Amino acid sequence: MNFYHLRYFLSVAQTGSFSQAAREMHVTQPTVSSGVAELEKTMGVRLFNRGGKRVALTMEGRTLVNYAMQIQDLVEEVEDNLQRRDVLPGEGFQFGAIDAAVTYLLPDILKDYRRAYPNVSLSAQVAPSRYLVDDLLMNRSEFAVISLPYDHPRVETVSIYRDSMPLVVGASHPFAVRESATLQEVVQEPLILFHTDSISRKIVDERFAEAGVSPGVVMEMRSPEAMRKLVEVGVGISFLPMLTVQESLDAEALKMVDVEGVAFSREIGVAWRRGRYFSAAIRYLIEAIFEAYQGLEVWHKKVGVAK
Amino acid sequence: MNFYHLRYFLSVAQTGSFSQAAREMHVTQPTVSSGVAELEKTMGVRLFNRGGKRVALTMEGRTLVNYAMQIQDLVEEVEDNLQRRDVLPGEGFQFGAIDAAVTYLLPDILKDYRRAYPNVSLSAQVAPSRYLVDDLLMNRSEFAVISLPYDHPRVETVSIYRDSMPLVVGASHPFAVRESATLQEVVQEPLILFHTDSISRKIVDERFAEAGVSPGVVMEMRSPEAMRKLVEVGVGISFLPMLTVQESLDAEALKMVDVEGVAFSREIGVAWRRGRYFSAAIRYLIEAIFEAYQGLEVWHKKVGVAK
DNA sequence: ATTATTCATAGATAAAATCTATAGACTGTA
DNA sequence: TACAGTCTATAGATTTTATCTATGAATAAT
Repeated sequence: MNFYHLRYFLSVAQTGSFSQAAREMHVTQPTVSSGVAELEKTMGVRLFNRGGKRVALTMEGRTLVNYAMQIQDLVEEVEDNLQRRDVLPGEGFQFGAIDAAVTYLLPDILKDYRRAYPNVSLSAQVAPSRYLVDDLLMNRSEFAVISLPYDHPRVETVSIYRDSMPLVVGASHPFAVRESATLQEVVQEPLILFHTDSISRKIVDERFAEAGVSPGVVMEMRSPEAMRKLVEVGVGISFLPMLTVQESLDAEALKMVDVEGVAFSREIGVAWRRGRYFSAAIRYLIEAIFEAYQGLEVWHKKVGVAK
Repeated sequence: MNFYHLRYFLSVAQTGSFSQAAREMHVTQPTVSSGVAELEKTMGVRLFNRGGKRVALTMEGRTLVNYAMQIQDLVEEVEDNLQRRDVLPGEGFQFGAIDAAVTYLLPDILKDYRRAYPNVSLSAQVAPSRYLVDDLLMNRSEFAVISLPYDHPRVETVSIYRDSMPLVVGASHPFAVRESATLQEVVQEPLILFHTDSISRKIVDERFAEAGVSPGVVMEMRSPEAMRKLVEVGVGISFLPMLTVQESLDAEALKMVDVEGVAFSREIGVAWRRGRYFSAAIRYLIEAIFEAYQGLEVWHKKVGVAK
């Protein structure tokens, strides 16, 4: 059974003639004959009564016509859909993003996206970068917005945003009234830092190591929001991403303090499994991210511009 | 695009592995690879993201899965239906029958048939034999119940019923009180005969010609029922099929009169286009007719017994 | 009868699907 | 970090399938 044979069959059914069907299908008449014969063989029934000027469908033939037309319709529909990259209602994809990204960088973009692709259901996986990369490698996520740098042979990344990580203290902390502090002073204070999994933490740790000091960590966390709260109530001080603390700074619940000779920052970027193919609906979202921040050219250089 | 390729694709989608799909489909892994590759080429989209231990569907792949499963379901369904000779609701066929057959021979059989094949819609074409045979030759009817004999190189017939055609007269006709009449007497009377198209008419004409007499025809008709009425009211006398006049005889609206040395009769039989294939639902009806009357053995000899 | 058309069949050719063998890539483990 | 095991892709050979040309038999129309 073959799609062409089905089409020959339908044409014969419609025209009542093998020869005419052959002309319509732009093949020779024996081709139509053997196509129909093959269908009849595999189905084990006669589809046409031959003889006479016109051939006539048998009852089985009429049954097959019903199905064949449905099948043909489906085939045409799916070809159309795929060619024009339509998205079926309910279709969607999953991507990953760190907390700061979903909270501060993506909301507007996602809102626009829903207008461009109302049929696509998005599933955002929010987790620390490490886990998001696992999903990428397992093909569970299409892409992820993670903290950089992230070095892995099968993952490509493009930076979209540089986020400073200032030292922040609660409004009632002694540092709050000062312009700056030294690293030595900082390590005397109770520090709330990201969990050691975290890329942001790695940045901080490396800098401390360079300076030959080791911090007095009182707490390790995964959630920057929780850390922000803890600093606000004075449990400790922390280096937190600007994105996370901007609002608290504006509200003066937190104070930013320069640390002499030190300027922490982490980058946020888009990561994907090397060599991955991106559907149009996905590519659209990724490129919207690059356009809103930066990195479109680098992205294009890495994956090509074509469709 | 090929039904096998679709199946390979679905299997890969389900198992997340080309190799495993190959094992399930009992083909080699390169076969699955090239099948999917061919689908991807003709559709112009990537269906899977490869790399890693498992492959993952792209969005387009997920779209295709939806359609492919529907297509597969339809294929399975139609194969099932055709193999077990199921009849779709609304399916049916057409057959032909002369007036006497639908009125007197077939009603009970058709009633039984509806119980055996409730889904099959029957379309009975009622017309004189000549026209019914045209339908047979044009493949418009599956078979026909006609008057015999009917000689045509592409039509086969089997007799099911011998019907006498007695001379009948109205209750008030002079003949009504007589036991018999001679042919010479009959031709003096106003005769109502079948139209010259008709086989029954041919039988009568031939007999008259043999006897060297020619009837004084006053009326030619196609409808035996109308003829019966006309004879009843005394417009003329007629040779009419027993089937048609039985009730009127019982009710004494008509009288039967022997014609010396003459015994008209016509046969009714089933006719079909030579070499025709019969679907199970059709064959069932035909054989029910033979069983109810006669001719089953002759039929089997002509078309074979096998399904 | 004759002519033209119909569908089926046979044999040759072209296209495809599939196989074996192997390369290249990735995963997980020692 | 190297290595064994597993994965998919590819190349080339082989088999199968589809199609074509040519032709025959049956039918319909003139």
